[in-house]
Order: sequence, then structure tokens, then C-alpha cells
Amino acid sequence: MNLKQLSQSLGLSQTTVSRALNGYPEVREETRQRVVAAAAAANYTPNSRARRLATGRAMAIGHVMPLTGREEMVNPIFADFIAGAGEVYAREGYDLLLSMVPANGTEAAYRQMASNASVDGVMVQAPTLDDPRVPLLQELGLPFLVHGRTASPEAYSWLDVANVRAFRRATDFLLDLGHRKIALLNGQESLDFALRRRRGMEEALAERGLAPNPLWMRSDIMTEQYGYRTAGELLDSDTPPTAFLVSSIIPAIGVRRAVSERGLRTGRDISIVCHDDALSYLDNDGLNAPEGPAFTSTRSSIRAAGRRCAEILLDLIDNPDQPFVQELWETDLTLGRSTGPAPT
Amino acid sequence: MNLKQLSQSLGLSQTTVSRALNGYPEVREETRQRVVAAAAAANYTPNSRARRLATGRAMAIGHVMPLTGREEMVNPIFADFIAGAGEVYAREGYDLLLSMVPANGTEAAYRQMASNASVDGVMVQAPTLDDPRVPLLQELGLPFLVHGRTASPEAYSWLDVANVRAFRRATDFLLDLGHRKIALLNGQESLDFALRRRRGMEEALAERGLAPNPLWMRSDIMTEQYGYRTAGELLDSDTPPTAFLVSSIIPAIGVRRAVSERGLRTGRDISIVCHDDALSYLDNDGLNAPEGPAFTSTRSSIRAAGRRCAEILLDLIDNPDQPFVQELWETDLTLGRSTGPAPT
DNA sequence: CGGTCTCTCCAAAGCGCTTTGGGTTGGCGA
DNA sequence: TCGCCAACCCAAAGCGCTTTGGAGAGACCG
Repeated sequence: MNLKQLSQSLGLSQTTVSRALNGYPEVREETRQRVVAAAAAANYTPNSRARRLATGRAMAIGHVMPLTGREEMVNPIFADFIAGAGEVYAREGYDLLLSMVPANGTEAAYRQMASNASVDGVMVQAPTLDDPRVPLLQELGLPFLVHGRTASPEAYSWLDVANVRAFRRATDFLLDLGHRKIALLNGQESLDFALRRRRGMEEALAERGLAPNPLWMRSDIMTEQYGYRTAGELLDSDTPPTAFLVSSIIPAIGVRRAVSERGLRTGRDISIVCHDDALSYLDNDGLNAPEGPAFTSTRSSIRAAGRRCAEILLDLIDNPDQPFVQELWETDLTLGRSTGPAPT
Repeated sequence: MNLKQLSQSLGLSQTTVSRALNGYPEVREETRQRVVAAAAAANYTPNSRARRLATGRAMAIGHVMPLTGREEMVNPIFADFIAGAGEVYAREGYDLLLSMVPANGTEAAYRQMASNASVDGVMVQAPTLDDPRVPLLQELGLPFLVHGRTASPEAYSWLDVANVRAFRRATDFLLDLGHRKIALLNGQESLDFALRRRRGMEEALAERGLAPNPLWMRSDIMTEQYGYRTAGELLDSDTPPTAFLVSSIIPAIGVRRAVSERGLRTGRDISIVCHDDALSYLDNDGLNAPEGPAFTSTRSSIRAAGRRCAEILLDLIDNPDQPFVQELWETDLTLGRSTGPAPT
């Protein structure tokens, strides 16, 4: 069933039927009712391909997800982000076009999305300090929103978490507990957010006249293994730290495992503070329980970020001439059972 | 730059240019070269919207991902599956349309994909025993491939892991080690694969005249917390099991945590066998190391499954009249450090 | 009562591609 | 020389929608 058939069966023109279905005012309410009823009865939906061509809108948003590392890992954080964004897209009638490509292929992916006009806009995640995707998309004229920021975040729209403040706060918290030997298990420091978190820690240390110990400053893709191995190595070293600041709950789980395997107790012998993206399938155990969650963490829901990012992007597409939207989200420092006073 | 402009600039008709670019034989090789060069120079790509309308093909595959549980969790396994499938789609020029909807909204999502013809086929994941999506898609006439099976898997194409055999084998392995008190931490038993795994375990027990202890047979969404809490509860009970058979590496990590927190050692006091989907960011630590991986597991790469599923689906779309494709993958039983003889 | 609006509705022109159904040209055999 | 066949190329007709530019019919006004 297509528009032509439907309009013929109604004895109306395609124009009128189309307008009736799309809610234009030029059609009598009574006629609209009739059209809508007939469409429903015939189980008619406009062919999206034809509609897209006619309107010139793709009604789709592109997400390009880099596969990182040798293993071409898919960052599990992205799944929740997409779940949030997808909720908004669905509500607004947009499709989500997902492209998973090796990290070095992201530019080509965006370029293709632009040149064959298969999307109305794209989401950029996990930008590096000097991310080439930003100038690329500006050049292509494709609306985009960055989740995160680059070194010069003035001339585009973004939503980011206040990473410096978050980790500064977390470090202060550990310092206040008396910790002086604090390790940082950061994400890949080619990524902007990781650099900001490091900066937050360094600032907090510097403020008390402390310098970071290079041996304790680590950076890698945030897997459980990374946390486990690195923590194990540091704990077994001559100068073990008493606290770990970890960039994600996933490696934090690994740290906890390493601690536990050594007969130490998290929260007493070793303190852990991590960033918690509030991943749906890795909730910070006991978040709402009276005894508090497992991890003390800087918390910010990645899913909520996905939702908001989608809203902003769609808005950017609808109103291309508006000023840049730049949103900075604060994190909560959630007290959990993974921290305690520095052992004396 | 569109086809019309390009053809004018070349002094050729749209027909010829289109044919040249699409590799039809009616155009002289020399002309084709010229066209291709001009297209490249002008950075021309056919408008996908127009092409889709003209060809009647969406050049897109739909994946509908249910958000499960109260928290609307996104199953982290899906991310790797999609990464595998996406690889194939990209290679074949298909887009991946991702729709994440609450578990009860999947049917509507498929229905919409069919009615507005926005995809050429869909992937069905994690089917239940009597999954309504199968008859729905048959009725809609939308090509589909099921990853997994339903109770009557005759009349459609699917790819599945030999779950019964896998868990039978795993159970046998534990029985051979002398374990008699084996707990099953299964996935949601509304899902077909979980039922098959349970059956595998029960068959292995029955073969040795043993009956499963209902107290030890658990089933839920496979989170780390689920593993941790359930194992903790069982270990603290009057009749603690000596071995855990776990449906995914994620809850297995939780089990390990519970074991470790009680001062027990995994692989000596408590044995764990799990199914390992070879998730990229949760690799079974030390898989290639001489000491063996952390977990003894039935192993089957979900990403490879995604790749193969995509291949089959695209093939199904290209050749609609072929017989059903039904592929059953065997798993490997990978020996790791999480199992040992039953303590006496 | 003619002119001007406002309501409704319609025919037809795109959107940018693919594909059908020829047309033209030159070479070759008879 | 004529006819025929490849080899190349083209004009035009869709694909199924949206949207432009009216047109007809009443209603209202002076």
C-alpha cells in the first residue's frame, strides 16, 4: 500500500492525504480523521526511503564507534551512551546509524556519512586533545556534537563532565584521609578526558606541595585486566601506594581483585576511588543501600549524557543558526566502602 | 555535486555515468576510467537516499536490542556481537540501524522497520523458547536471522552455539574432578539458550544418577552483582556447593569475588566453570599464557558469531529462495586456573 | 451584487538516482 | 553495396513521497 493507492481509495489527491497525515492545517479536520482512519486500517506507513528523498532529510544520526587497541575492543561505555541517545532518537523519529570501525578509520566513516548524505548529523565521542574529527566535520558542514572536549573547545557544541574538578575533588578526598601515596590508573592519555583527570589530580597534589610519583601514574585502555595487573604490580613493588584513583569502575574492579588476592582489604588497607559512569550492568553495588556503595566514586551517568547529547544534537539540526551549545556537567562524589583513612 | 552535474561536466548522459560507476558492462573501459576519475576528483558519491529509492533496497540491516530488567540494562554481550556484524555490513556497503527499546517494545520496533521499509533484513538476538518475533517476521516477510534458537527451529534460519553439549561437557568435567555439589548460575531462563544450558547440566548429572539441587539452580540477568550475591549467599548457606557453573564470564567475576572475600581460593577450594563469549574488553586473563587463563570455560566468540550471522543474513537477502541456513557451533572447553579437584 | 478572503483541495513538479527500451556508429561478412 | 551485429551511449520513465502554485467554492463585506 502506497500513498497513491491510499489516496485513490479515499477519492482524494496524494497532496491532501500526505498533508492530512503530516498534520498540515490546509485540510479539514473531518477529512483528516477519515484519512488517518483509512491509513490505520490499511496499515499504511509512508515509505521512509521516498520520504527521505523528498524531504532531503535522512532522519538518521550517525554514531561512529572506534574499536580500540590491538583487540579492537569496543568500549563498553559506549553501549550505555547509545542506549540513552537511542531513547531520544526513537522518540523523535530518528534512526540511529551505527558504524564500528578501527580507530584509524573513523574519519573515513564520517566523511562517507557526509558525502552520501545518509545522516543529518553525527555524534563524536571520546575526543583526543587535538581531534581531527572536529575540523573535518566543520569542513564537511555536517552538524555534530562532541561528547567531551578538545584542547580548543570554543567553536563547536559539546557536552562534557567537569573532569578536572572531579578528580581534583577525589584526590582532595584521599589526601584528607591522610593518603600520600596515591596511584592514578588513568584511561588512555591520548584522550582529552584522561588528561583532564590527570590534571585534576596533579593540581590537588600541587596545592599541598606534593608531586605525583611517575611510577604510580599509569594510563591505558580501561579494562578489568589493566586494573588488576597494574595494581598487582604496584602493590608488589618496593613502594606500594595506599590509594588508587581509577578512571573507570571497570579497572577498579580489577584493582579490587588484586588487593583482595594479596590478603588486603579494600577500604581499610587500600583505598580506591574511581569514576563511575553508572553503567547499567555494572552498577556500583549497594548504591542505595544503607551501608553505601562498594566504591567511593565520582559519578556521572553516561546514559543520561547520551540522552542529553542526542537532544542537543537534534536541536542543532533543527536550528542550525543557534549559538554553540556547551554544557559542563558536575559529578557527585559518592562515598562508598572502598575508602578509609591511610594506614599508619 | 550530483549525478546530473557530473554527467554534464563529462559530456555524458546520466545513464552512462551511473553505469560506469556501478560497473555495468555497457560502457567502454576508457570511458569508465574517465568517469571514475572525474567522480573521484569531484569527490562525488551517489546520494544514498536517491539510490535507495530507485533501487528499492534500504542497504541497511536492523538490530533491535532489548533493554532488560528494571534498570533497562543493555546486555554488554550485544556490543561485541554488533562489532562483528558491523564489520561485515561495512564491508558489504550496508548500514547498521540500531534500535534499543525496552524488552516489551521489540515487536513494535520490528513491525515499524518492516512497514516503512527502512531495512532489508533484521537480526534477532536472544530468542525466548517461544519467541513471538519469529512468527511476526515470517508474517511480515522481512528476511531475518536468529542468533540462537526457539523451541521449534525448523522453519527459519539461525546460528546457535551447542549449548546443551557445552554445559554437559562442563558438568562432566566438574564431575570428573569429583565435584558433586555443583551450583548453576544461569541466565534468565525465559531465554532459550539458558534452558539449553540447564538441560546440558541436568543431563550430565542424570547420567551419573545425580539430581540437581533446586537450591543451587539460579537464574537471572547476568551481571557481576548477580554472581557475587548469589555465590555469597550459597557459600554462606548450610550446604555450600564446591563448584559453580556460570553462564557468563561477567557473573563469574562476581563469583570469584565472593569466593575471594571469604578467604577461599578459586581453583582450590571452589571451582568455577563459565561460558566465555570472548568479549573483547573482558578477556579471560592469560588465555595465551603458559599458566592458562583465569577461568576454565566453554568458549565461543560472540564477535565471530556476529560476523557470521551478518554474512548469512546478507546472503539470505541476496538469495531469498535458498533453503534455511542453520548453523550449530561447537564450543571449546578451555582449561584454566579456576578449577581443581573437589576438596575432600 | 461584485470583489475579496478563507477554506479545502488538487495537478504537477521535483528529490537524485537506476533502469528500460531504444538509437547511432562502425566493422564485417556476403 | 547492403544488412546485421556489437559496442556504446542516451532520453525518459519510474521509485513514492513532499511541496509549490493554483483553483473552486462559499462566506463576508461594503
